[in-house]
Amino acid sequence: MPITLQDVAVRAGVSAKTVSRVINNQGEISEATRRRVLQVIDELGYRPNALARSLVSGKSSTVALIIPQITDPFFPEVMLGVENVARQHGYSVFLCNTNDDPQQELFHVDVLATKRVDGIILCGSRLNAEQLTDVARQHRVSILTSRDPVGSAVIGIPGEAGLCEITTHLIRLGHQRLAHIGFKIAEEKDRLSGYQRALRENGLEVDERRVVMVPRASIEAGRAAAKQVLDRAPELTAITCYNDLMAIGALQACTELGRRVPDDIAIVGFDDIPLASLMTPALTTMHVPRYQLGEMVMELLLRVIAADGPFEERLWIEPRLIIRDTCGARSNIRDSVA
Amino acid sequence: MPITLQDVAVRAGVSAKTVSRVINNQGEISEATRRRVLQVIDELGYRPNALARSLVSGKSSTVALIIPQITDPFFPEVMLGVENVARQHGYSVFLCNTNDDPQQELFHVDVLATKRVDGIILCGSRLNAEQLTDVARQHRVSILTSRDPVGSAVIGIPGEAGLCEITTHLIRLGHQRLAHIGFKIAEEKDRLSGYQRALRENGLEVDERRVVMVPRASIEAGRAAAKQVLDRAPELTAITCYNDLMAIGALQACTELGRRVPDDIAIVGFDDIPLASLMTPALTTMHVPRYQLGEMVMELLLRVIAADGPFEERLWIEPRLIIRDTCGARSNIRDSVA
DNA sequence: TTGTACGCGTTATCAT
DNA sequence: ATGATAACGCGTACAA
Repeated sequence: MPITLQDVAVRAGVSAKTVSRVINNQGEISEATRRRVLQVIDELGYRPNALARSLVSGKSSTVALIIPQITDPFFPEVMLGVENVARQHGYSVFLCNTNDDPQQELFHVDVLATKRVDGIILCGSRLNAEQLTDVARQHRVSILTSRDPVGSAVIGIPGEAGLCEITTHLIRLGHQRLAHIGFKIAEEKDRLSGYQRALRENGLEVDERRVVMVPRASIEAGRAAAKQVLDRAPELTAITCYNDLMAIGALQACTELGRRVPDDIAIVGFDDIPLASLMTPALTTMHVPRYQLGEMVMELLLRVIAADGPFEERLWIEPRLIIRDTCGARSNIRDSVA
Repeated sequence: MPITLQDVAVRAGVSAKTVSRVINNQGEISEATRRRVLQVIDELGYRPNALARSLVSGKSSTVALIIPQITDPFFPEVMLGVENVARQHGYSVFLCNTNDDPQQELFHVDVLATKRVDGIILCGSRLNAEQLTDVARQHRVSILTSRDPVGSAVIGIPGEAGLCEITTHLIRLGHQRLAHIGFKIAEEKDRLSGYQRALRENGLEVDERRVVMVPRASIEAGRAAAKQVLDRAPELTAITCYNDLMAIGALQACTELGRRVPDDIAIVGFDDIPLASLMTPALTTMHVPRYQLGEMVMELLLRVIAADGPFEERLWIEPRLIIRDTCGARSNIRDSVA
């Protein structure tokens, strides 16, 4: 149905190849024919068929972004970073939501392979190590993760160190009985480990009663989990969380249970999603540069694509602790100043 | 580099067409060869090339979703709805962010046409009527908008009626001096009109000093705008806003100016984004079923694609007023009950 | 400077 | 039940 190169060629009275040359600015072409061709292209509203082009070139100028939950406020900025860099380099991006389901993730990878994407970005993959390694081996992949680097092109969010820093900060503020609301996904235990390390390094006992692992990274899950820990360990004075959503849930739980934050109990999140600073009280959390992260994974993917063979590169971003109101540090400072 | 149909054919000792038949379950094939072919396909890890397929079939099983700002909390759920329906029907979806820029929007449309997407979903397009009509004419398009229906397949958010309802509600609560913080995009004035109509219908004067139109639908813009109106019209007791983000900005502005919400001033938003209910005080707003909206536009697009010719269909969703804390209605109720 | 022949991987048509 | 051939729209190699 659409206009083809041939149509243009015929109408312009030249060969298809000539039109092709004009479009791609290759080879010497007389100014006269060039103009005529361009004119016809415009007249007919001709658009080159990228599918045919890709079939020949072996490149589709298309990448994919696979994400567990589009609705998680962590991702929009990442997506924006990816999209911007992609567009600047002439790539379109497929958006794939896995709904936290490894099967759906694998399904998407399969479809994408079929569509011959030039590369795939995996954000917060829910695949296990073996599956992930497999995917990374069979496709050009750039990975954004907070787990131990699996695969050969990955950007890491240091969850272990982050949670250790958070927990240590709370301990320094005087907390001795701290909980952790963690996220139970394939093999990941980084943040939990960071929390535990901080406890150990500060001579505090690691009490399993004070840890709850939830299967979803949501406000609701955080809320339920917080109620659960507070029920079985009422002595708690602080709760560290896998991420901000869970922390916000914990915040709600505390309010509902009549525990004042931060006076009775401190809460700290992770990610610094836009919501964090808008909460009352504002959430203390680790800031993760999400937009930049998006740019980075996409740029990394570009390198993977360019390498066109074995490739290895691992980068870590540096989150930083943002002290707001839920950890009580601010009021302490005010107190000491007063 | 990848395995082709030919490779499979050779290895299985059959013709390419036979392999093709097996893959597509078409025609009668002996059980023996079918198995052998499937076996080889598995052995070689063959993946059909969707590009080649599309070239022949003229269908790419790909659609695009064009959005002004991915980071606007309004869109993630819409995207999810689109993505789910798309996947269920075998479509992949390109995500395109326009950064509120009509030029970028047109650029995207162009690229997508080149990639032969089967259809395009336009959400909150920033194009003017003429451009939009043009795009809708040249491509298979499904539109989600709160403007007057332009184009032939559109799902509308009744902004005029919505804001009239909001404003009327505030007037009934006793407010006489109401402001509107609007969104200045191509020709859209629906919500502003609704606000104005409510004033007129209730015998209140329409004062231009009480209206500010901002170019960005963001918290920051709302905050600045609120300060501006409150400065030039200090007598205000209520502010209606184009959407929740602006309302949240207005909320911040009021806090900073020492105006208590809702005691001194009422604020109402539009959309009911997740943030709305999490704010303190919780935001009164019009609820818009975003996930469902996403499903609807995608389903509409499927119909447009299936029609494969002239197509006309216009649907309206029904937002509903969610009364929370920023409009003062709740405390009034409490008062009357006490 | 421009054109011809062929191939990219797949499906459709028409045979066999 | 299976195969040969053409065609989808474009780019590359080689000619002219």
